[in-house]
Parts: sequence; C-alpha cells; structure tokens
Amino acid sequence: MKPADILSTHNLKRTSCREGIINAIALSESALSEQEIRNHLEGTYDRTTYFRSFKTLEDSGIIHKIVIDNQTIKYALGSIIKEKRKHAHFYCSKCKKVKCMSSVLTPEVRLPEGYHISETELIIKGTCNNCNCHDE
Amino acid sequence: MKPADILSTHNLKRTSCREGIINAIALSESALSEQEIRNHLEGTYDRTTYFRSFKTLEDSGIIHKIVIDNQTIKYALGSIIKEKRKHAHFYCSKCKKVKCMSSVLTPEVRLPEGYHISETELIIKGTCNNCNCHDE
DNA sequence: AAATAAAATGCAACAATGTTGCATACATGA
DNA sequence: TCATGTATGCAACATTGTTGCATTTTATTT
Repeated sequence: MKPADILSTHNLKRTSCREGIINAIALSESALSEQEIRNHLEGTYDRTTYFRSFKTLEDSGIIHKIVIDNQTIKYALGSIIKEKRKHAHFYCSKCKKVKCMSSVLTPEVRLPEGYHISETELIIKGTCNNCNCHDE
Repeated sequence: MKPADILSTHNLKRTSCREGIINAIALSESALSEQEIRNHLEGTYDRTTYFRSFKTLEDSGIIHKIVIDNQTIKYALGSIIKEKRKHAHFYCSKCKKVKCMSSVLTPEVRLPEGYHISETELIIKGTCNNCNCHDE
C-alpha cells in the first residue's frame, strides 16, 4: 500500500510531510529517528510539524515510537501496516540502529491481582550481526 | 546497608546529594523521578549535580534508570543493592508510578546468528492494583 | 589538626526534544 | 471553484542532557 493510500484509509489528509515520513520508514530496514527521517525527506518542515505528524501517525497506528533511552527515539511502521505481532526491538550500541525482531515476540506476562496491562515493550540492547561481523 | 556504607563500598565519596538520592529511593516502594527525588531531599542541588550523581550511581550499579518514555524517567535501586534478578518494570498510566515487578523476570531471548545481547528491558504499561481498586 | 590531592559541585552555556497558541496556507468534499 | 476544516510555520517556553571551568569539599597523608 502506498503512503497516500495509507493516509486516506485512516481518514488523514495527504500532506507531503506525512507521506514522506511513511515513505522513509517503509523503505528502511531499521527504525528511524526524527533526524534520520528529516534527512530522507526532500522538503524541509518545521520541528512542530514533525512533532504533530508523528503524533497523528502514531495515534492512527500507522507508525509506532520506540524509546530506547530518552535520547534515542526511533519510529517504525505500526503493526496495522505490517501485519506483525507484538515483537521485541533490538538496539545496537555500535551502529545505533534499531531493528524490529519479528522472531522475538513480547512475552505474555502475568501480574499480581488487580493489575491491568495495556502494552508490553521488550527492548534488547547489544551489538548486531552486522557490527559483530566487521569486528572479526 | 546505609547510604554512606553503600558509597564507601563502591569507592565513591560520601556527599549529601548522593546519600540523599540513595536514601530517597530506598525509602520509596516505587521508582522515583529526578523531580520526586529532588522534593525528598533537604538540601538543594544544581541540575548538573543530579545529572552527574545519577550517572555515577548508575555506573556503580547502585541505582538503575528506567526509561518509560522520553519524558518519564525513573530511578530504582540496582540489583547489586537489592539482590534481585533482572525483572520487568510496570508503569501505571494513571498514578504514573513505576514499580519493579520482581515476579516477572525478563525473558531469555534468542536472537539470530551474530547478535550479542548485553541487556534486556521489559516494560509493562497499564493500570496498577491501587488505581483499579479505587475505580470500582 | 593541618595540608594536600583528587574529586564533587555550581554556574554558564548550549543542544535536543516536547508542547502550546495563533495566524496563515493548504487539502478535500460539495 | 469554493468553503471549511486541518495542517503548517513561527514564536515562545519547559524539560532533560551535556560539557568546561572555577571553586568547594572529601578523604588521605603528614
């Protein structure tokens, strides 16, 4: 599905910024930071526009935000677009890339009486296959 | 073990700020944000001092940082102090408290060939027993 | 107890991100 | 094409992270 269609499907207006964001993320095999997305886009947009675009796209489930630590925020396509189950995210401390690990699903946890779960995040940190390969 | 002893054990100088931080966290049943810790302390310290104190204490494993999202950062005692295994953290979206869920250990994940794991974080979001109780 | 060396702190300055209000520009359905 | 509801850009401000440097403090040595 094209970025434009994704937006229409979710009753969102088609704007170049939104389409660009979706496109950039869709083309990348790893999750992207705001900065990385900005570099991919042709047009130049205000920070506020990115902020609100991310929010809108996230609210619709088109993208999802992955917070590695408070200085490392990445965006990937949401499960609505890529029919994926809830998966873990891997952060490589060398190349700083974040990849969705579709082979690792987030566990079904059991909490004490009275707790309600809305969301579970599993973040794995380490070094990726690519970085380890170059080392040897 | 008292805050002062914890510091000595780790070859760190005893300062009121560090002791205060450890003390505040130790007395709380939930993880604390910088702001919450600051409110607990008697003395007033510069932001930089907090920043560096957290870093030092974290490097020594005395405390650990829990990043819920980039605007919600909490600190809890490290596993060195409380002999705990790596556990999940629960974030209540109502009361905003973060609790260490010692009953839920982080899973042992298996990644594709070439990946090396240094750390695994499991964050569960939802509503806690206390908040759900008051609802009904 | 005083001196000293090493380390912690406060202050200034700056970067990145988050966030809101408001005027203006734009997309889309009629 | 027009009208309307939105999206955008700009300004302004909050929070957190981060570094350099001068000053103060801790802990050790005399």
